[in-house]
Amino acid sequence: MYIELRHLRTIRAIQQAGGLARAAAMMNMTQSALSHQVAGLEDQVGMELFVRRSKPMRLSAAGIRMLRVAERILPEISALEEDFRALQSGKTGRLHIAIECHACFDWLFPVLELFRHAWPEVDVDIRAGLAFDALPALNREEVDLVISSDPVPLPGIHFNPLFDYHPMFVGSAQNPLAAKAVIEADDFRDQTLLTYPVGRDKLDVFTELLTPAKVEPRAQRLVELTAVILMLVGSNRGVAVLPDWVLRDLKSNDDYVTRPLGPGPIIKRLYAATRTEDAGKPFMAHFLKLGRSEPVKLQRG
Amino acid sequence: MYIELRHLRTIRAIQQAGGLARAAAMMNMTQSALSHQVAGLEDQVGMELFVRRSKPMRLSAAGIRMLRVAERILPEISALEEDFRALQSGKTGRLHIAIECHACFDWLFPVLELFRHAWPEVDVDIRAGLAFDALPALNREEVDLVISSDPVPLPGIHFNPLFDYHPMFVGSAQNPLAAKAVIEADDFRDQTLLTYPVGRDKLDVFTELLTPAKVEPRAQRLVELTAVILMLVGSNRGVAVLPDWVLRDLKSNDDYVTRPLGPGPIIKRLYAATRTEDAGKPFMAHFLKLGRSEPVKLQRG
DNA sequence: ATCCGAATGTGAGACAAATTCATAGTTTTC
DNA sequence: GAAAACTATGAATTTGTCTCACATTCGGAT
Repeated sequence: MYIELRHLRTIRAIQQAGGLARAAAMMNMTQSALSHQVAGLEDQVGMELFVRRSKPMRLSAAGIRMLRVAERILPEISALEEDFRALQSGKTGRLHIAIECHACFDWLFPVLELFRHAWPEVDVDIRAGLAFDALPALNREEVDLVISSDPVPLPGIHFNPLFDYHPMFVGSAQNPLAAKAVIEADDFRDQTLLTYPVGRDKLDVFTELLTPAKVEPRAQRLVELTAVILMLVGSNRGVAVLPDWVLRDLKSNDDYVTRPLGPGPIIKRLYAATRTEDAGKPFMAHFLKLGRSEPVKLQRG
Repeated sequence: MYIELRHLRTIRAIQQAGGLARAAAMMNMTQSALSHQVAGLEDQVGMELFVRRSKPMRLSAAGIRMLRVAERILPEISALEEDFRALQSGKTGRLHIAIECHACFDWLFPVLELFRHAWPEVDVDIRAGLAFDALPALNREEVDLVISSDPVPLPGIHFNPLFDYHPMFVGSAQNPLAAKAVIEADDFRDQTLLTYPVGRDKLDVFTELLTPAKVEPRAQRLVELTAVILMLVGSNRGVAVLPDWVLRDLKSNDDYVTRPLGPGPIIKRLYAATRTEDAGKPFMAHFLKLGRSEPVKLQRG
């Protein structure tokens, strides 16, 4: 037996209008159409939903049961339709972000705070993109934005530049390297290198410095959290290479030294990858604008 | 935009089956039909509900929202359909009872206790039929059974006899009438008569005794509750006429006297009025059987 | 009682919507 | 790279829903 929403709408209308003829007018149909529909429905469920003894047709006990369901369900459908209208007009949407760069939490959280305030209806979420390949997930619409520093040309994907940063060396003030003004690849040969637990192709220190120079550090230790990396560096258990915005607070801390990498200056650019179709959405444009301006303020302190 | 349950079922099936082709098989339709349906639905709501980039078609963000609604709503519809099936098979139903006779609570509650135990699925309710005309309400399906002692031939209504009872006089042992073996109409001339607050045509003492004899009591006082009537009788503030089953406990109480009415014995019969169509329902038949047998046990003590 | 009017029911045909069939165009997999 | 799996499309067909015109029923008034 196939109950449809049409039937629930009819039941409710007849109840509200207090009769079939009035309900028909309310629904922009002929009275006859409703009569047919009700007859069909009663045939389906196998019992009378209305009492016809008294003239303005009234709900029977079974009809009242169905009315209860209608009154619970129909508002949900209306809400859904309202959601769709809002989605169409671009007031709302989904912004699930995957980050390949772990240190990005530092600037991303302040940006998201601002964003959520401006677009309270948008469904925001973050997934640390360590365990999976983020860009295919973008295509599959599992996520809507990927923070990455490696733009690759892909159909349907657009890489929006956000801001430039410098990968910086950070070590303990006790470390012999503190004496050097610029840190080069060879300097890592007898150091323990602290990195996030991701592939070397996602780590600036390897892609920009060690891999081209074919240098291997004495040891590499994988650490999940930025705060833990800094703690270990502070107690001289290793050194690390982190984006400048993470290290801005350490400049005034005597326990740490931060140094540029060399020989030449290394500049990297961060991108927000989105589906091309999403680029026009107003909330997406706003997020990208925030992602360009806010982190720069952080870098300057 | 007209979302229908069919669409919700489709969304859920595609999600469960993990693809359009499998979902089509699950719903006993061709894959083509589902493809058309999804296309139509997406046209209606004005956006893509599925992502087709990767081959087994997956839900998009908007589609997931719709799926949530489907998962909340479809079980409700199933439950409703299940209800209807139960109603059809007669395992369940509604038994809303109107009582014109106020004292009937005394035997009705024990009967209902037994009934509810046997038919837990039936929706039982009682409405004291004081404020409204019960029999028309029966026709309008506002109630399903009326307890009455006045059968009137009505089309579509059947009066099922329950049991006989004697309206009995009850007074204080202090009352002069206690000396009489049988109480007659004239005896009420200098008594305060306690009755329920209903019309005289619904009160046995009037219909069977006082009205035919054209006797008016000294005073009539309206009291809602049987217990209060008995209390007032006990303190000799008035006398009353009540069905015998109410008075069974008082026979051994020295404060009260109960006497038959005269001159001849007065016997009344209680009926349960139902719609003719309902008479065949199994739970109704069972209730009537209980209504015939149980009160008799009470009358005998 | 009988008639009138409002409300609901009925049947045939018009129309719209959903489904199927046949086939083409994808992507994934081996 | 071919086969397999999956989805899309267009035309024909079936199914279902609506309208129109008219019959029927009920309740109240004369």
